[in-house]
Amino acid sequence: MGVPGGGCSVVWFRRDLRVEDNPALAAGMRAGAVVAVFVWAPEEEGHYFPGRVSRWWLKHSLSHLDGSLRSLGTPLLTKRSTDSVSSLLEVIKLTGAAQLFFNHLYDPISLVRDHRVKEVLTAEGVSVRSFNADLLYEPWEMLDQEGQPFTTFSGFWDRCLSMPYDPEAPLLPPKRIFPGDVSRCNPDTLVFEDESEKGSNALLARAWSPGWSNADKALTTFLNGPLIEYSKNRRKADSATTSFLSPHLHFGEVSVRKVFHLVRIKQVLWANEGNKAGEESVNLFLKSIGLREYSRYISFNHPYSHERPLLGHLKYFPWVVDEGYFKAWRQGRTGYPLVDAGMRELWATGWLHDRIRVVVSSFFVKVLQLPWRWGMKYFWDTLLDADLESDALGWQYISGTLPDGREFDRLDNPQDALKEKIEGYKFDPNGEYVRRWLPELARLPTEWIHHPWNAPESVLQAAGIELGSNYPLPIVEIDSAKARLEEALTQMWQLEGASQTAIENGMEEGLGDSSESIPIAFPPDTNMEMDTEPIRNNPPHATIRRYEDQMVPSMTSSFIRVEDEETSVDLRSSGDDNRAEVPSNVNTAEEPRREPHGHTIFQTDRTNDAFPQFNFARVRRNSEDSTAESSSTTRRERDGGVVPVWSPSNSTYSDQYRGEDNGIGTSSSYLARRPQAHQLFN
DNA sequence: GCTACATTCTA
DNA sequence: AGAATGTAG
Repeated sequence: MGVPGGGCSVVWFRRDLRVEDNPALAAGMRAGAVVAVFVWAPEEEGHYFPGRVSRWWLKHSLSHLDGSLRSLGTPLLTKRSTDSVSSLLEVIKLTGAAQLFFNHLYDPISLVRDHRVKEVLTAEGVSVRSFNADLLYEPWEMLDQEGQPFTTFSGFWDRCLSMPYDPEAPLLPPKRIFPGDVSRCNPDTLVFEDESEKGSNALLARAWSPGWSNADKALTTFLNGPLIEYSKNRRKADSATTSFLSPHLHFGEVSVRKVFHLVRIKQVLWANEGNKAGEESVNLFLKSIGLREYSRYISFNHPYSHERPLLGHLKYFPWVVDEGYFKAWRQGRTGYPLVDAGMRELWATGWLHDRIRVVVSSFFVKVLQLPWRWGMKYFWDTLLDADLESDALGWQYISGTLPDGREFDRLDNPQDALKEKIEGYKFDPNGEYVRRWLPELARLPTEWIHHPWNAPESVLQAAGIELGSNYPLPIVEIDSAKARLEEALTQMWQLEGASQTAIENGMEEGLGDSSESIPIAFPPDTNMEMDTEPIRNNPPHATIRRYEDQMVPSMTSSFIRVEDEETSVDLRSSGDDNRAEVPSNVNTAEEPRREPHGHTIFQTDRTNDAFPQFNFARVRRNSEDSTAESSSTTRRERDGGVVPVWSPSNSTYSDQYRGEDNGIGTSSSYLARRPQAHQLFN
């Protein structure tokens, strides 16, 4: 029902690269002619410039979208920019548009940027409206009985599933779009990969097909196939039984509401058939969708959750700042087969099964005790479905820095693999996964495949393995990791207590936000250097620790900064910036397997410092400040354009950091056991 | 049917 | 670690 000649509006595409169930696009069409725009301004992301594979995906997704839009009547106008706001303004001026529509994003940078978009454009007389296209429910709709945000996933998710109103039903794709006049706009050609990356990226197309209609196909395939056995198969590290939707979801190629809706239909169907396993599968799958929702929720309520633990005491954990460990982990040379296989797969394919993500990340945090943000950043750089909010949630969960995450002092990883029943044998009982990604261990019998260090010399010899040269000995022994972890925890509590005391004694700023502790730098460049010398076992050097508070760059309210303000540990081995070579010693040739993907927990994020403070109380509905149609809104005002209000004056990053650490209150038994450790903030 | 022990899962 | 669920006897 678009009216040519009516107003022209700009629809700003971001991570909502689809034409179906796209509220901003639908609103633009309702308003008349549409100018569809995508602005590529990666500098605004600061540290989180998208990684190679992620950019590869984006490139294809955009061209797919452009094709769809063209066939509907209008092209996708692309702009290269370092400042989204001014680019939008320019497009609006050149097209004579009177309105701007876009869909919400919830990462910290977008929250600030989008708020500014509204401010600036509204001041210019442009009517701006934004919509929910990414979530079942907006974060500000989800509050507990007391009207407070939830602090645990289960509380949150239970509520999502029992809301008095359903998530909006998906919108149908448009039949035709009336094009706005873009003749005065100069589209920019966007460059997403450099020459050196093309080769590595070529492999990706074999396994993945970006683009909204492909996302839709993936969804259908999953619904009609693997979903029903999702529960049963979820442990298998190697099988293609996940939905493979995560990258599609990250870029908004498919609407979660549609996913939710269709999955529920299946659920009802199976419930009627009494298919218990099917129902269970649906619940599990939905839960993973819920985690994604929750990651946005957390990000919205705690915009610094990608860089600071939600549980404040972790600030005092003495992380091991060891480049050697970090590198060994990246290269898949830790000496723990399952971990190494995972890291090789990640590098080679940009994807990992969720279970393996858990294995490699908890190894990273608990055994290596490296700062979790480093791991998160590496995931950001290498994962096809890298997603700031999800990855932050995943790493915080693993790190034990969430009220309902795994407890920090629990070390439950590969070692147990030793005692059978361990991760290794649990996720990869026959060692197939390890053999695929660690060809050097391929000939080792299953009995030893997950713990070659225990294998008799004769067996190793027969398998052609020489530990320490062929394949590394464990970089850290589990036992020493355990001891080290305990020591570190003791230290952490001591420091915590000391700072607590300092505060009580009036030394307000007793804690060392930036004072006494040296912030841990952002991870050094994380390039794969497969050809370097074999990792030595048990590095001789003493362990260096730094107290957390991995401060990262800051984003001023005005925007993105790009410089680092963290003291860099400076260990770079910069010259070798060979981002992505697929490790040559990996069995990539294998069967044309599909790389999986799943919903995962993980993803990454960025940093900032002057942190925006979102004030729930101030949230208001857009209907008040913008266009018509507010009145026509139905009950939940679907597109209601509710927008978070950011009030810079409210508080600054450091204020809140000091004051209350922002985190989520502590409530876990973990903390209960350490009474001296804080009480909730709030 | 019930207790005692074992296994599984936890966002 | 602790809850929950499952199994053997």
